[in-house]
This record gives sequence, structure tokens and C-alpha cells, in this order.
Amino acid sequence: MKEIESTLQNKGIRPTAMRMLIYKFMAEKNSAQGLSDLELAFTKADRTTVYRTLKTFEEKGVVHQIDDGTGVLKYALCEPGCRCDIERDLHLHFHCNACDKTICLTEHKIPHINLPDGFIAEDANLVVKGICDSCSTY
Amino acid sequence: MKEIESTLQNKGIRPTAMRMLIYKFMAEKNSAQGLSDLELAFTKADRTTVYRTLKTFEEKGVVHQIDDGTGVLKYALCEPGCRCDIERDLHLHFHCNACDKTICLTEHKIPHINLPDGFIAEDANLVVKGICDSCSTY
DNA sequence: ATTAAAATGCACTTCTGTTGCACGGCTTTT
DNA sequence: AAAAGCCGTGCAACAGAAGTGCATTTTAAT
Ligand SMILES: [Mn+2]
Ligand SMILES: [Mn+2]
Ligand SMILES: [Zn+2]
Ligand SMILES: [Zn+2]
Repeated sequence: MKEIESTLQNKGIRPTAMRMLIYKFMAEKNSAQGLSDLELAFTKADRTTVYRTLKTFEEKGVVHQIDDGTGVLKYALCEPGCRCDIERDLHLHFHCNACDKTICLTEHKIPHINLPDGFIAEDANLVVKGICDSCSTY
Repeated sequence: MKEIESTLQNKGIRPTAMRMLIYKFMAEKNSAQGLSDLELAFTKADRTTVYRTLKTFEEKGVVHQIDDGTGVLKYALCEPGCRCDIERDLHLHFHCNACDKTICLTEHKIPHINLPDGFIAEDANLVVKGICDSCSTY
């Protein structure tokens, strides 16, 4: 818990109790979390607090936002050493149609995409849907 | 207009006046349209009618849905001969950060993605954001 | 202890997508 | 042609998620 505190401080975030709890919660999960997931996990806290905590985390490069196409935004902790506050890390995201979890495949970078003349790429989002390893090994 | 009528009939859709107008409108646009775009273009028609028309078109493989990450779902006509009603055509979508338009790059298929062991791909969505050709040639 | 700044909680709003139900026209059957 | 039924349309209301304004509490600095 002490190391969470210093992690947040290193990122320029004041380590309140709530923020450390949310960080801890997300660190223990291996899948991306939506606002309602966190809201459900911390019934004592207000939705707005969780919401603004995520926004703060995002600004400071602690988490990155994921649009997996389900209609609800997900968040996941950034890899240690990533500079998500400067430029997005273009890795692949996988959404399991069975367990409905979304996970980061940080080792799988989005391949370079050839575009028609005149098109300039600035960002990319690649989401693969299917069956995850946990669900395929029944 | 007669050929729109037969196009719809060939897809198993009864060609009402409203449906033909919506089809025509989308055929004239070169970018994907959101529900509110159509709602704005056809102020005489109800939002629900447009909504259900899009759903019908989608089921019958006339249009395909696009999640470009803006938070609003877009729709675009399918290519002639595509079987979107059976299996999605996995082409690239481009969203311009300048003009805010989203277009289909139907010639640019999503490359095959290597996944870790146990992961099974069923679908994929690739959206590239940046500056489109119209906006980059000022 | 005082004080200022930042974080939290509550209420409310906005936006998008979706559904229930009733009306009316078009199509099919008798 | 008349009757019956299906289907498209419109109105209203709902649901879920994201975001904002403001008062209150907590935190950190003096
Ligand atoms: Mn990720
Ligand atoms: Mn497309
Ligand atoms: Zn799974
Ligand atoms: Zn553009």
C-alpha cells in the first residue's frame, strides 16, 4: 500500500484513501474495468468520485481509456514506464464474447497501416472480439 | 429511384417512401452517418422511424454499423455484393479529427492479427484517427 | 489553530439509444 | 368490393452512461 502511495505521488497525484483503493482494485484485476464496475465495488463511494478519479488517473498517465465497442468505456492501468499522458500506447485490446471481459494485449502492438494518399494517421484503435484463453479452455 | 426500389426488394425490404429516401441520402454521402444526422436531414420523419429503418437495413445487409469511438454509432451503405448480413466485412474505418467525418476504406482490409495461445478471434474493429485527404490538402 | 486548495458527495442535466403502444395505410384473403 | 390482418409510422416514455454545478468535507501548508 505504501508503494501505491509513492506510485501515485510520482505521477503527480495526491494519494487519498479513495484513490489508493481504486488503484489497488484495478491492479488486482486482469481485465479492464468500467465506471459501473468500480461503482459496484465501492458502494460507499459516490459515482462522481470514482468518475473523477479515473479522469485524473487518465490525465496523469496512470490508466488509459478503452473503447471496446460495448458502449461502456473501460479503463486499465498503464504498463510501468509507459507515457500514456504524452502519447497513447497503440496496443491491441481483446473483448471476450463469452465472459464479457476486455483485456489489454500490451505485447501486441497495432501494425502499421497503409493509408490512401492524403490521409494522415494520428491515432488508432484495434479491438478483436472472440473467445479468451480462459473461456476457450473449458 | 426505380433502381433503389429494386435494390431494396432484392434484399427483402419493402420499399416504402421513407426507406427509399434514407437509402438515397446515404448513397449520396461519402461518409458514415449517425442517427442524429439522418434525424436532422429528415425533420418531417420521426427519429424512431429512422432508427428502425437503419436496424432493418442492418439486418438485411444494406448498411453496416460503425463504432468510430466518438460515442455515436455511424452507419454506411455496404459495398455491392457484400454479405454483411452473414459475416461482417472487416475493412478499415477512418475518422478525421478535423472535419469529424468517418469514412469506410473498403479496400483496406484489417490485417490478420496474431493472438496469444487460447484466444480465438471472431470479429475485429480497426479505426484510424487523423486527418483525411480533403482536410490535409488545404 | 488558521487558512487555502483540493477532493468528495448530492442533485441534476444531457446525450444516445431503445421500447411500448396506438393509429393508419397497404396487402392479402374471402 | 369488403373484411381482416400485417406492417410501417409516430408519439411518448424509458434506460444507461457520461458529464456538470455547487455545497460540504478533507487535506495540506502556514
Ligand atoms: Mn490497454
Ligand atoms: Mn465501413
Ligand atoms: Zn472470456
Ligand atoms: Zn477531414
